Amino acid sequence: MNLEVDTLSRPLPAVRLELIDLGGRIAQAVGLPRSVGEIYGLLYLAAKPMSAPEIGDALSISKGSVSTGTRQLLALGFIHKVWLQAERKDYFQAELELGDMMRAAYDRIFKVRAQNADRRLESVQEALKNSRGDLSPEEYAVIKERLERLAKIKKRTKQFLPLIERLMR
Amino acid sequence: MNLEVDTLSRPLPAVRLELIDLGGRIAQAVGLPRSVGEIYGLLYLAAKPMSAPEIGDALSISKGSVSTGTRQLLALGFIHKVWLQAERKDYFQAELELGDMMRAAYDRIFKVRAQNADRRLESVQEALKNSRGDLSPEEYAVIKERLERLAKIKKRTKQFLPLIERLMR
DNA sequence: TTGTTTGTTCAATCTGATTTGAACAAAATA
DNA sequence: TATTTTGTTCAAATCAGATTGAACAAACAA
Repeated sequence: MNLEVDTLSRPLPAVRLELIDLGGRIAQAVGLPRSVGEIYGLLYLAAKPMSAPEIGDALSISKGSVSTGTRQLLALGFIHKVWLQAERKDYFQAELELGDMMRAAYDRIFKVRAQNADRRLESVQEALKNSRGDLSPEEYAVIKERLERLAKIKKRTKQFLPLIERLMR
Repeated sequence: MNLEVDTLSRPLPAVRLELIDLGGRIAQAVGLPRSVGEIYGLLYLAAKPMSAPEIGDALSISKGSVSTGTRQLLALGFIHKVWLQAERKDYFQAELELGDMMRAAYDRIFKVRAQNADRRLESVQEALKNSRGDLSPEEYAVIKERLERLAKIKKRTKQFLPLIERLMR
């Protein structure tokens, strides 16, 4: 048995608890599991990298949650692994360049979603052709016109996205 | 008993089912209940306004869901009520100006969330002052520096939002 | 008046997502 | 070698939010 002082978990100071909570809420708002945000909130104010067991300990969450949570954060580029001297544990550290991270997250999540919605809209247009037989001429006209509106919005949004991207640099 | 032809629900054509599904998925992606998106998808391609019972019928969802769903959509400005001649039912119609709607939704949801996160961050800063006693000077320095980074990002985001707003006009 | 229809609310239920914890593999130490 | 520690995976438990359906009120019709 060999417990270092660091491993012996002192209770976290109020600031850190606050930021953990804030991280959790933001994660939820964005559709990620609360625990993922909490892990990031914990690491963001950590003076040194933390190991998975330390994280689980500090947040009182299970090994499994830490494992999946860190995996997600790594995939998003919100944290990275650090090899600390001759340790065999993985250590995690928060990526501090929030600007970069947000940009990356935007690319991976938002952009992909926009593309999906895009493709889906095309398949709706397709469905109109196939439904023509079931529709009265009036219905057909209405639907056609409204789908054209949607197509226009899609187009505008497409022109719009690069502008946002440029602003984010 | 007095069933009009319109009330006798024909099955919906494929296009409409597709758009209902798309609406549902987008709603989920944005953090709204799927049924809300489905109702909007249904109304968006409706040739005439639809009553609550008709909506529930078409989507096979309960009175309760229709009631709460339409309330949410009204609040978001995505649909409006129409009084159809001497009917005593409420009729609903989709707002077609998606641009306007998105703008309004942005104001109501996104902006408010940003403000909340804002306030929360301030309370984190506050907590730092109170935690000062519990922290070693090094820890204090690290945390202070990182919270300052956050404050900078917050500031940049604030400057950034009006730009987006202008672009959305 | 009584019976019908519409619409709201809310407690109970259902559903999907998150979290847990046990089983397991890998790597290191004694 | 046996033991300890770390970390992954996945089935089961748990939780949060959405949906239902019953109770009720309101408006109207018979």
